[in-house]
Amino acid sequence: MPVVCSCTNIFSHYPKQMIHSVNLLMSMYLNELNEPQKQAVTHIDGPMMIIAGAGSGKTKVITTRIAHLMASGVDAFQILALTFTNKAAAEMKERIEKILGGTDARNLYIGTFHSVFARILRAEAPRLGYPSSFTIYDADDAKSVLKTIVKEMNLDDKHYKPNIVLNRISLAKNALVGPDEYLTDAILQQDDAKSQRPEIGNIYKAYAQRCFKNGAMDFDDLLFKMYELLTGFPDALAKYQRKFRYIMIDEYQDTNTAQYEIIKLLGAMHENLCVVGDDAQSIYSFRGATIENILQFQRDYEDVKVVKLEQNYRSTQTILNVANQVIDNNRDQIKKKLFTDNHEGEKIRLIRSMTDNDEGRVVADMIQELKLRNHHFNKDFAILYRTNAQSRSFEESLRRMGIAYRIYGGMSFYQRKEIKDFIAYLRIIVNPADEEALKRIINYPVRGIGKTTIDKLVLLANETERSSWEILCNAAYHGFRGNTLQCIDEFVTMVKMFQSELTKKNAYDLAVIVGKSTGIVKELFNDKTTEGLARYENVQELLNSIKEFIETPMNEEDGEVGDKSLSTYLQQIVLLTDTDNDDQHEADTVKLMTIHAAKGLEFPVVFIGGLEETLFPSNMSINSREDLEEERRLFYVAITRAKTRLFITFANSRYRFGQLQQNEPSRFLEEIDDVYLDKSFAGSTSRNNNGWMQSSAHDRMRRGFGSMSNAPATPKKTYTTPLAKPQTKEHVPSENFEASNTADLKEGQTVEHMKFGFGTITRLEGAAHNPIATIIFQQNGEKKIMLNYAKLRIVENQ
DNA sequence: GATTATATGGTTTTT
DNA sequence: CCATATAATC
Repeated sequence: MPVVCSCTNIFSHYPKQMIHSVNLLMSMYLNELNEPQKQAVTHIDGPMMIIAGAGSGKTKVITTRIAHLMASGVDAFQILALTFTNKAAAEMKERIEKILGGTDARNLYIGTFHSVFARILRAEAPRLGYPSSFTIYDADDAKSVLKTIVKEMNLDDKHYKPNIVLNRISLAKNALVGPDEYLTDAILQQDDAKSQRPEIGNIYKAYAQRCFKNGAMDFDDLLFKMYELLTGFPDALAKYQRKFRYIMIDEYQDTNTAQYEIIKLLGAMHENLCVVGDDAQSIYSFRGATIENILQFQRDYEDVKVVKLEQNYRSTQTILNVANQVIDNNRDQIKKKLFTDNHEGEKIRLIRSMTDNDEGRVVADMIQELKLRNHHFNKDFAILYRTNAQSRSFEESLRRMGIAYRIYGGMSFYQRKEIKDFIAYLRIIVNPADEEALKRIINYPVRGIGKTTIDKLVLLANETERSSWEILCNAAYHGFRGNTLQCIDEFVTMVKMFQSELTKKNAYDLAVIVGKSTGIVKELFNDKTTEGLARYENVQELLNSIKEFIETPMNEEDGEVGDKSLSTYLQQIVLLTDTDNDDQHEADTVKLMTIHAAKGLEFPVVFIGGLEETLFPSNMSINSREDLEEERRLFYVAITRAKTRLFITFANSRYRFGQLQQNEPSRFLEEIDDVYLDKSFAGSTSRNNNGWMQSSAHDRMRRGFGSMSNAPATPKKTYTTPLAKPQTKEHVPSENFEASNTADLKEGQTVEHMKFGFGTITRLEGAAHNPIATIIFQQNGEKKIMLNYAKLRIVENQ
C-alpha cells in the first residue's frame, strides 16, 4: 500500500492513483463543503458550537467531522456521539461507514443519550445498588407503579392522575431534583399546593423507592442515575472522561438540564466538546429541554469556536421565505439569515376543507394527482400533523384511494398488549423483582390466581419488605392453601424452569420455550377472530425479532457489556421507537407522522394538516409566550421539512371525542404573506362549497357505521391498500332512508342496509339484548348483522 | 373467580 | 370516537 498512514481506508473509494498525500486526501472531502462547514469539520481540539439552520447539511458536517477526526489520528474508541433518536444514530453510523469504507466506524460510540447511558449503567449498576440486569420501565410501567402508590397512600386518584404525577416527577428528574430535594424545595411545594396536589413530593419519594426495590429504572432515571454515577464515584467519572476524548452532541437545543450537566462532566477533562443545534428547532421543552443550554455553553467554556451554517440546501426560496417569515414572529431567538441558491419554486398551497374527513380526501386526491402529473412516487410524500389522533382521516382516504402508506409513531409494536405480556415473562426471568412484569403475567394466561390472591400477595410484600416473587416462592409458609397454593406452586416451578434455562439457552430458544410452556402461543393460535389472528402474528413477529437479534453479528461498539443476552435484548427494545424501524423506510409509501417525529427528515412534497386554533397551536399552549413560541417553532420545523412543494391544510370543523367541533383557522396562517400563497383552494365562497356540503353530509352518514371499518392494524407492515379491492361494494342509501325499528324485523323480509345495500333476512337469532340477523345482500353476499348497531330500513314485508 | 356489560374520561408532542 | 376501569352477572 503506497499510502502514508493508517488512515488509508477513509479514501478507499477514491481512485488509488489520485492519492498522493494526506493533504490532498483531506482536501478531497473538504472540497465538498462550503466555507463554514469546512471550518466546523476541521476544528479538532477545544469546545465548538455549531448553529446549524434547517437543511444546512448538519448531518453531513457531523459525519464528515468524525471521519476527519479519525483521519487525523484520533482513535475511534475515543469518540462519543450522542443523538436524540436511534434513527439519527443509525444514519450517522451508516454515513461514516460509507466515508470510511472500512470497519473502523464500528468502534465509535454512537447512540442516543438513553441507550448509551443505559449501556454504561448496566456495566456500573452494582455501584448504585442495582442489579446489572435491571429493568427499564417505559411510561406505561411507570404510570402503573404510580397508580398503585397513589392507591396505597389513600389519595384521590381523580386528583393524582398518573399522567400528571409522572410528568411532574419527570420534570424534576430532568432538572436533577431528587425526591428529598423536591420535598424541601419551597417553590415546588408551593406549586403543588396551589394545584391541589401537595402530596406529589411524597409520591415521588415512594415511587423512587419502589423502582429501586423492583430493580427498575424509568427513562428519566437513565439520565438521573448516570449523573449520580458520575458525581458519586470519581473513579467512574475519570474512567469515562478518559475514554471519551472527543464528544459530539446532536440536537443540542433539545437537551435538558440533566443531559447538559452530564455532558459537562464527561467533557471536563479534555474539553473537546462539539455541540450542534438550532434554537429555532427547539421543540421539546415539555420534556424539560431548555434553550438556555445553548447560551450557557458559550459561558461555560473559554474560547468556544462558534460556526453558523446558514446556507440551506434543501428547500425552494419560497418555502424558506415562508419559514423565515413565520419564525420571525418569535421574540426569543438567535438571529440567523438562512439563504439558498435553490429555485424560487412554486407557491405554497393553502387548502381549506369542511371537515377532517374532507381534509383527508383532498390530500389523498392531491397526492394522486401529483403522482400522475409530476411522476412522483408515494415515498416522495409526507403528511405531518400536530397530534397522533389526526392520522385517521388521512389514513382512511389513502386507503380508499389505494395509495400505500405507513404511519410512524402512535402505538408502537412493543406497546401492544400481547407483546407486552409476552415480554413480561422475559422480564421476570431476567429480573424476578420486576413487580410490574409479575403483575402482568401472574394470571395470564388464566391459571387461577385471581384478584383476592394478588391483593393478599401485595399486602404481604409491603409488610415483609420482600418482593412478591420471594413470597410466591414460599407461598405455603405465607399462608396460601389449597387450590390457590397449587396454582402458585405450578407458576413458580414454571418460571424457575425458565430461569434455569437462561444460562443454557439463547434468548430465542428460551422465548420459544416460554411461548410453549405458558400456552400463550397455543391460546392465540386458537383464537380465530381477526384480532386473535393479528395477535398471533404479532407474537410470531416478536419471536422473529428475537431471532434476528441473536443472529445479528455483534458490534464492537456495544463495548464492555455488549452481548446477546436476554437482558441486552430487553434493554434495546424499550428504547426503540416505531420510527426507528427503518427497514421500511425506503419502501414506496406515503409517510404519516407527527411533526415531532419528522424532525431531521426531509421530503420532496409535504402536507401539513390541521392548521386550526386549539389544535395548532394547541389550546394547551396559548396561555404563555414561551409555549406559543414553541408551537411556532414546531410549525417552522414542519415547513422546513419540504424540499420542493408544500401544502398547508385546515378544516372548518373536525371530530373530537366523537363530536363535531368548530375551529378558527390557525393564527400562524396570518403570519404568512399572501405573495407566497396560492389560496385558490382556500376561499370560503368558492364553487367547491357545494361539493363540501355534499361530502360532509356523506360523512355524517358514514359516521353511523364506525364499527365496521376498524380492522386491527398489523404493526411493522406496510398498508398496501387493504381496501383497494373492497369486500363491500359501496352502496348509496336511498333518499328516503330511515332506520326501522329492529323489533319489527322478520325472516324473509327485504331490507336496506346503508352500506351493504338491499338484501333478504334469512335468519334471526341471538339473545334479546343482542339480536343478530343473517342477511343475504344482493351486492355483498351473506352477512351477520348486529341489530343493536346497524340501521336497517324495511323495504317490503313478506 | 371469570366473563361480559356499562361508565368514564381522554388528545399535545417522546426517549 | 376509542380504550380502559368498574360493575354486574354467571
